[in-house]
Amino acid sequence: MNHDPRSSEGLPDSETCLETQDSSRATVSMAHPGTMQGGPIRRRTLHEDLTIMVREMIVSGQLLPGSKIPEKELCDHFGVSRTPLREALKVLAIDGLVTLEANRGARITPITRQDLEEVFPVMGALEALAGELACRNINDAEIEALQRLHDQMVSYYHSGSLKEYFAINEQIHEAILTAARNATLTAQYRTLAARMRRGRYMANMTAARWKQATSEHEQIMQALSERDGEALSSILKKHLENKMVTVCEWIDEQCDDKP
Amino acid sequence: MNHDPRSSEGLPDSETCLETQDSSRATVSMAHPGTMQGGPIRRRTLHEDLTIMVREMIVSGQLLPGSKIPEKELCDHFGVSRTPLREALKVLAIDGLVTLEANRGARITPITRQDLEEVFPVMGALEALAGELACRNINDAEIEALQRLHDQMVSYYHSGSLKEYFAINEQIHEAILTAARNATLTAQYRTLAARMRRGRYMANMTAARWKQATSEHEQIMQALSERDGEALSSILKKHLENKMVTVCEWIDEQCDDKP
DNA sequence: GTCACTAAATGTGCATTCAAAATGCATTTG
DNA sequence: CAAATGCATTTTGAATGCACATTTAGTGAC
Repeated sequence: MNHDPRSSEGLPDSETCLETQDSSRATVSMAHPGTMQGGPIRRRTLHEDLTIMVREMIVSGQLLPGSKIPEKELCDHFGVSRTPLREALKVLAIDGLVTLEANRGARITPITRQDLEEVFPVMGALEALAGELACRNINDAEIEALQRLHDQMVSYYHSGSLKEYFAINEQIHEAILTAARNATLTAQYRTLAARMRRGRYMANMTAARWKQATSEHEQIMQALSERDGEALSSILKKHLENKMVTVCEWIDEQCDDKP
Repeated sequence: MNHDPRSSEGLPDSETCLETQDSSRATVSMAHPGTMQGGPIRRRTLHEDLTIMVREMIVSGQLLPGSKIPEKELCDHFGVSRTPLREALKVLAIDGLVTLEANRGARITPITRQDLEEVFPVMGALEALAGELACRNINDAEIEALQRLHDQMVSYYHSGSLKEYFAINEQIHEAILTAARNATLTAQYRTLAARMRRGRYMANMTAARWKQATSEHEQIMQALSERDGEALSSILKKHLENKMVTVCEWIDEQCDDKP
């Protein structure tokens, strides 16, 4: 047993219930046969749910990078057997969120400086492409919605609401991806973004950097409304590069904290 | 049961052996303690082997796009139980090579035109980045090796050896990725490349297109040796765009064949 | 002959069980 | 007393078994 107080051995014992699956399994009784919406019902399997929940636990920081994940503990926590959990861990391993070692179990993939320096350029390339495609495909309604999000984000900036700012920030980048109309691109970007989101680097953003980021977002909106793909590409890329600096400083602090 | 003769029901019964894992499990008896090579033994698990083998079966075309994969059949073929196979299928589903439907099993993801139009831009962005990074990080020895590969490829072009040409072609693109020194980028690119490699579009390449591709490769080598990242980026991107045209024509033919 | 409905057969999802490897601990030995 | 060895416990990898969902075959009514 690991006695390091930093380790996350001993899971948060919130009874994160899986009961939700039952509702999604409910049979649909249709009011108006022939007029139904949404196509075939998407049934969820246990390992899919588990993948989502464990991913959320990792991304939200409930499971700390570097900590071991004993299968039994997670199984008890969720009240499921090992089979679906193991399937979920395989999936998360592909996403790069957990690392599997044969016969030695799984651990949450630690975030290293090298990781950041590898992932950010790739995200930059993907987001640049997203910007280019978005300019080609976005419609006026979407731009309006985006503008509203942007305005709200700016107001959060002025009121100093960091957390809310970040929430909207993510929505904006998601909306740009949606406008790019490329599911493959979206999936790839999301995977990498999840790996990075685990860093709780928000607190690390200086006032100057925050101001700069907000200004960059102003330019992003400008380029979008003008449908200037090239401009948007380069702004997004630069925006991400600046973000990387913040995250790198954060990770360096983390390393200093535990010598 | 599917009676379509195109479907791959009934697997190729080559006893694709799994025995290889045994050799890697061998204990090391060292002749000179302290001078031993190779570090810790990398043990492989069954589901890892299965992932690799099934992926190869899909990419190589032994399992046709769109065909169903009954778990039992594959289990019998490999002589394993369902558990590790199912884990492997989950992994391949993330890679986009198979599609899983709850309670309905797995099928090989079909390649659609929309797929191509989605994936190629993403690959283009990734390869452009790879080119940029490669120019920054490649060393002289690697350039030399690459030049040798290139020369051999050109000779295959002149002798009309299409298959050999393509083999070297892949090696060249792999070498560029290696020179980029970015494992994340390499992994992402490989995943998408595997999805596309399933198309047996080689035969579809016209003489004109082949000539053009070879000329593009000439420019690639030029840009690399001059370490001109920007130039290499744009050539690689264009190279891939041209390739996409060939593949699109191939896929359209495929669609015409089965009305 | 077609459609609706039911029952059997097939195939999948998950829990359980068995086997093998790794970890921790006590004992032994130099 | 320290290091190494052997044993017991824990944990993981893979196989088996069972329940349920889906598909298919079959029956009968219109």
